[in-house]
Amino acid sequence: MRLRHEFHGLKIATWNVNSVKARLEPALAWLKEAKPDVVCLQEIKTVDEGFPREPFEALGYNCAVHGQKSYNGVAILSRHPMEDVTPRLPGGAPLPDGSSDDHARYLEAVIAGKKGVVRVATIYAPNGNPWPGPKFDFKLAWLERLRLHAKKLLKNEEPVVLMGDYNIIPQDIDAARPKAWIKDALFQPESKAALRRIENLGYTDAFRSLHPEGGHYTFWDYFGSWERNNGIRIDHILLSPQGLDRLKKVGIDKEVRGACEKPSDHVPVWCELNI
DNA sequence: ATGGTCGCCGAGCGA
Repeated sequence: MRLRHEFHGLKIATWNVNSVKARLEPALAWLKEAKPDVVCLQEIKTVDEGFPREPFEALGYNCAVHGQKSYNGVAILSRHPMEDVTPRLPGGAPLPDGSSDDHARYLEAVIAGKKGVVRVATIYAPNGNPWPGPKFDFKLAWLERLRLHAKKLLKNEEPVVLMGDYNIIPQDIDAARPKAWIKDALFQPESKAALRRIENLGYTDAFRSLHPEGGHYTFWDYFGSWERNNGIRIDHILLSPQGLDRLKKVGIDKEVRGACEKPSDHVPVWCELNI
């Protein structure tokens, strides 16, 4: 007798945790429940040495970390080995404090599943507020650097997943109260256009592709928005054509917001790929 | 009506 095992695909998630240390317990609880194979984290808010590797390794995850003191910082957790681990986007400028590095907002790795490989990037795009101003200009410049890199990645004709906190509300249907965001950097026409320019290269918003109806959010601020469901969808999964071919499912783990005393202002978004 | 709350770290900044 031969047993058949259903293939479930590779579950890849993104989550802006708003400090990995402050969110350690809820993050571990979510990992045990959701069982993702790969997790892209943003806003870890610590240097590499401060990343709590041991508790994640105890759950079977390898950790690739690109940290920064106090702000930003990204990481990838993976049950499979990671290769070609690359921090930073090309074209970065030194930080104002004189350090030679760029903001820690991008980290990429290649991961092999049972049916093939996937290139995964964790992305923490600049917020860009207040608008207008130098921070908004920095946001647009950073997104253009991301676009140029995303374009290069398409040449490999491999499944690519560019996931994270883009700090962009793509359309009116992605905000409970779109009018409230008119003067915000996340909802400026230039911000939406920057996201569309990346999509126009050949990337697809995985969540939108399976949920065209809108009304699904990934972020609620700490000023009472959760209680009123005054959310926005700003955490996105962009798939290359070869990635989209393998898309099986996509979801938002909204319940994570109410599952602990001190939640992140973002919730996890995930997809399942035939890889 | 332009507040409110987090997390960094131990004052304001960033979101």
